[in-house]
Amino acid sequence: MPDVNRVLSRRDRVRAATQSELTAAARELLVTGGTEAVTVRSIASALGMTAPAIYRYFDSREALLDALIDALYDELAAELIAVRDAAGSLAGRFLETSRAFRRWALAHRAEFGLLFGAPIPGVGELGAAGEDRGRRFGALWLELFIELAARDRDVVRWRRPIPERLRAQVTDYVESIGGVVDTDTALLFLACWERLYGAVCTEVFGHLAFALDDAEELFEDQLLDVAERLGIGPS
Amino acid sequence: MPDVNRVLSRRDRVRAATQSELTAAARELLVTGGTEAVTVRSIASALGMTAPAIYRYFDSREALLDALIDALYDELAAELIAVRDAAGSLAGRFLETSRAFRRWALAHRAEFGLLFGAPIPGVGELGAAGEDRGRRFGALWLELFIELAARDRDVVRWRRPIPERLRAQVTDYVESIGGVVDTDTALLFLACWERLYGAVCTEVFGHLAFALDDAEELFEDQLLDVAERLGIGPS
DNA sequence: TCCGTTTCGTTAACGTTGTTCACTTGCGCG
DNA sequence: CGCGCAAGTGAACAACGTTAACGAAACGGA
Repeated sequence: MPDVNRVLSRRDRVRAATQSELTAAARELLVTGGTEAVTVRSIASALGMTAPAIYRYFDSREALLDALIDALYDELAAELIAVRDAAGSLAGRFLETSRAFRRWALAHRAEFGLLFGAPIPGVGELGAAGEDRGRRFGALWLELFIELAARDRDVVRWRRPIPERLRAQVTDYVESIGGVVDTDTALLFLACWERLYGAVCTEVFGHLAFALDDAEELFEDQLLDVAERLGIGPS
Repeated sequence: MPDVNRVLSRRDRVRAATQSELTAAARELLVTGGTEAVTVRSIASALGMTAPAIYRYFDSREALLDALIDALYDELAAELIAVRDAAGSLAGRFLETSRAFRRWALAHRAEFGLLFGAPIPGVGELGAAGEDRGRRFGALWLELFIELAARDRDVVRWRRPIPERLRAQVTDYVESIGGVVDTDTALLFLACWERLYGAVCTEVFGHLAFALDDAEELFEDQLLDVAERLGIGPS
């Protein structure tokens, strides 16, 4: 007899299934109608049930959106990891992962807004949970930088003196993730992440739309800048 | 007799005053309680009146928020222009304006989220009005780049070949603002704006919080990078 | 100065939102 | 098999944005 999932009873399994169907319905509503279209009643009726039933699965609307955020993080992370591990060279892994990040953001603007936009108070709270998400998502990139640093230590050398306070903060961060990386590499990662996320954010939120319909080439230029800084030649 | 403001009747003046009192009240609520705290009823009662009265001044809650966005843009622009024009050298004007942008964003996180965050459907609509806002705000920076380019034409030379499509888009943009600048300078402005806005966005929205409590030095590093690119030595 | 019009603000109400409560149904575990 | 608990329902509540009908005050022209 298939004794897999013994730890989860049948009830628990259908419950978990319903939960993810609910977040999926919420996502669909988010994509088609924006944030305000994702109402508890709409979500419920998408599964053919009434609003109060939702509260058997989530404590509140916010908790449901929080679960959606988690699922989206997982989806995005899985996609990036797949792209990263599919590319051949180390340079290709970095470039393709970065491009995949932008591509996902543009293909899923609404979801990106939920994950990375202005924090809605109560939802996606940038408190403990949010920081943990950031840490896990950062780890995905961090591995690339560890590889890059291992290949060429010169890459992590800073052009300018590093302010004492900045170094201290980065050291604390490194410690918080178990010291799997040295401070210099972590700093390099943070600076590059800031650039890449920033570029994607600017474009997705439409703050280049006053000038450009499609900022792909501009992103590509920024990316090549970063790559150069990382000792990666043009792919 | 003081015949100033003849074009605006007394009624029109107190009406305009009430309108800005309403947006100010909305802002106060936004700052203290987040987006969802800014309800029509709360705004009204802050001025000692009831909710429906609001509709004598704005077509909807969204229209009120839109007016608030405009006021905030004006405030931010005024502050940046003041800083820009106070600094002595051209280099100082660029650096201080950039720093002032970050400072304003951090000091007014909620407002920044409204202006530059994920576009809320219906509010701040990144349509025609949004693009116009972007254009006006961009003009503020653009003047700096015109000065920079006038001082040293080498600065606007691109390190990589500029893709045809990108050049075409930038040319269109230049045309849309009356051709007050050449394509190369506009491109340089857009790339730098993307970096600076991106860095501020990353920090304000808390997407470095998993690692850094204060990203000031990281921003400063990015800023000095950009400055170097612009032929500006360290200030 | 007085009158008609316009504006401002109110109260009442409607539909919708998130959420709670009391209740029924029926599946799944012991 | 039968009991228990989880799942789902309908009614209800407060608060939301918004509209309608109405009264009062203020303005502009004769």
